[in-house]
Amino acid sequence: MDDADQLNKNIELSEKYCQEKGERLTKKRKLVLRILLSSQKAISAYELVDDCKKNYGEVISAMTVYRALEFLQSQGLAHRLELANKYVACSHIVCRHQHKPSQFLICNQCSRVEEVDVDVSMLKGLREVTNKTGFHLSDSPLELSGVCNKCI
Amino acid sequence: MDDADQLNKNIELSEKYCQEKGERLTKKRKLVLRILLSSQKAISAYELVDDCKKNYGEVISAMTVYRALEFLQSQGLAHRLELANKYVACSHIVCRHQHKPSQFLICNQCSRVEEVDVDVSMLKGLREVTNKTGFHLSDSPLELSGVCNKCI
DNA sequence: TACTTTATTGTTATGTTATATCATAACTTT
DNA sequence: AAAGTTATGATATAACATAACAATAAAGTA
Repeated sequence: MDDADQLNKNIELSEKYCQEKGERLTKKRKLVLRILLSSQKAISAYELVDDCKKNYGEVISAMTVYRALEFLQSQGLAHRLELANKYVACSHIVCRHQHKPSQFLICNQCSRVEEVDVDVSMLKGLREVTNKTGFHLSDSPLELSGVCNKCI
Repeated sequence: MDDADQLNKNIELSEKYCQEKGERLTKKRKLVLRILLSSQKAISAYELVDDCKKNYGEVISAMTVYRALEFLQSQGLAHRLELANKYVACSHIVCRHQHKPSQFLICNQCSRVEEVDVDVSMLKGLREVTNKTGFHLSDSPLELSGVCNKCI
């Protein structure tokens, strides 16, 4: 299965997924999702605006992009990366999110993002350490900043 | 030793520390550091501007605050928290940074920050997992988002 | 001390990311 | 079709951050 097939499959599934929940994956929202899915790296809201215009001839205001991103996040189709102030498509659309809460490795040079499964016991350990200090790790994705192979 | 003593000791040490390195902890820089040290939570650059004005009658432009923050970070006296876009004083001034690279727990409700030492073996484990994926965790502080006891 | 150099701060402008608000359009339900 | 709900457009503004150049203060040197 090549990249285009993969992309289309993800879009189809997302549509179906929203339909089942009675949510509307509108044209604009779908476009934002498509661009996120096509991107090999995390991109900013304003990059999405530019990309819509440049590659799809669609003028979407920043406001609308932010709203679309909010929607996609609420449906588990995209994530916001706080460390980078950028956004990525969820890499688990095809498996219907049958997975643990996500962790992200973010390259602070090129913004490439890898969504990984950190070992459960390790996560548990982290939670224990933090609980001792009176903190409770959120279920929101763990973000780890680093440098990827290509940039090193 | 009460809070005020603690604060003054930190300031004194910071002055001495800079002097030894031939760096200048100027009045403005010192004020920014003082406010960071006095704060129980991470604060933004623009909050620092307001605080200077309000509590010290000093008008410092945002630009100058950012420059002071940059300086303080370069001297290891403060840290930038990317997860929150806020800043904190280093909690290891008194021990002259005789410590491992820092990790931060950041309450995403109230911005309270705890600077902790995560278990070395755990950090090592994290590094191994990320290396497998072709990432290299930076030495820059690990930031973990969560909720603190008071906000839960 | 006066001069030169360098570091710091002032000032203004601009870039970047994100949210608020109110109007209008599109879709649903009855 | 009318009413209700959701989505989008349009505009403004908040919040966070850097660029560029001028003015000033401090440090080093003749």
